[in-house]
Amino acid sequence: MNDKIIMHVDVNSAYLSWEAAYRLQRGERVDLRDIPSVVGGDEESRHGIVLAKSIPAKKLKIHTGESLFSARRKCPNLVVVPVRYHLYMMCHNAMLNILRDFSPIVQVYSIDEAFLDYTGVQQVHGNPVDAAYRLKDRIKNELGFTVNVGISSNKLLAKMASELKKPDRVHTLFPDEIKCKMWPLPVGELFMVGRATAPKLYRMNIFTIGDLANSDPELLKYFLKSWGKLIQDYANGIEDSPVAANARTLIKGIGNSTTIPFDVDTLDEARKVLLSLCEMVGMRLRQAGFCAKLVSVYLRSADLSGRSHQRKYGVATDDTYKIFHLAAELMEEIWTGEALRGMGVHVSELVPNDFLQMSVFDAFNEKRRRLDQSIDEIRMRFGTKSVVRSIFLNSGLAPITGGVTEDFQMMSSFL
DNA sequence: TCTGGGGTCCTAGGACCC
DNA sequence: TCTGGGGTCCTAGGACCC
Repeated sequence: MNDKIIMHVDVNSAYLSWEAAYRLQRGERVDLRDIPSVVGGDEESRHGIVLAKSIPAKKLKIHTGESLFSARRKCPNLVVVPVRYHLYMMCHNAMLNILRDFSPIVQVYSIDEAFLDYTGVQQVHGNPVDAAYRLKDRIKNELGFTVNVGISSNKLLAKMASELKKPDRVHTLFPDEIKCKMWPLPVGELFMVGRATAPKLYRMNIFTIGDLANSDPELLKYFLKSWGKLIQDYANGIEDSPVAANARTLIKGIGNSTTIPFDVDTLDEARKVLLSLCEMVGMRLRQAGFCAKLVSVYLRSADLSGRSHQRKYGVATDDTYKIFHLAAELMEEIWTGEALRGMGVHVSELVPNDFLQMSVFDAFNEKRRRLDQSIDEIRMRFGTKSVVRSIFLNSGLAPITGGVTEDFQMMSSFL
């Protein structure tokens, strides 16, 4: 029997904890984690939602993703702090360094979660539960924030374990503990049972993870197709994907989207927003070393409805201008002229750009390609605002748009 | 309640070919 | 010819995660 030992490490209220730890370190007296507080986007530019919340805020029924307006109504003296991605990346990296002291096989799952394969290192680091406590305490003492560690024999159970009681805890959820620790939980807490699936399960009289584990597979198949099998396996703790170390997992696509600070209703403005998104997408695409064959555009209306449109290129490209050209075409094909609240550009069907066959006759494109590369280099060195297109001056729009613009260097090194 | 932004994977239906 | 079926590709949308 070669049972694995997998750990899942999850930072408690990540963005908020990191901000709190940073502030304490800077001499501030109040710990944001002890009061109702949230990390929120900028309301002025219509990004005003809750990105992370303290436990006291959670107790006031403030949810991640809800508007700051609504959150303040639940708690008038709510403390709202802005996002600081650069800080998050530093905390993320510092935490990874500690995790790697405990196992060479670490899979980054997100900015605040990672899996660790502990199977082969028990002789070195000892009993997994003891090791998990040491790991957790090292992070707390050295970095100033707390994590939950889940331990089991596969990734799914380890992840479910880390979600049990928070914060600052170590939990095991081995197969023989599923019945008592996982089955009583509401079915919506199971990984992969979200806001659409949960109500369907309720209608089938399935309310807990245990109900799902023991329900009729045929019935699940009938209502949920292959999804039913997947979540029933999960409810029974069945999952066996490997911890993919040096998780340089192949990226499938690159996209950026934005909510525009004001409703856009002219073609000219819409094209500018699109261009600023294409700048970001193109830059990331080139930096990742890919060309894309498929371009997709997403429009979000003022009424929050959205639609998308995509088209495949004959040849793959990483040329900002070409991507923009097609994106604009796609946008114009589906836009009926209604006020737009947001837009997005996504490219996929990526091919490594070192195999790119440049057309010898395409001298102009080659020139533009070199220009893209030069601008990329300057932006990487001096910041994304060091080179901007003049049409954005006084437009009220960002010349380059994407959620991580300010910290582009940091975030891209993470991906 | 006037709801971001980054991803991945799956599915249904239509087009088109044989 | 007015009727089949299988396979593949494409597109839009929906589900989930953080």
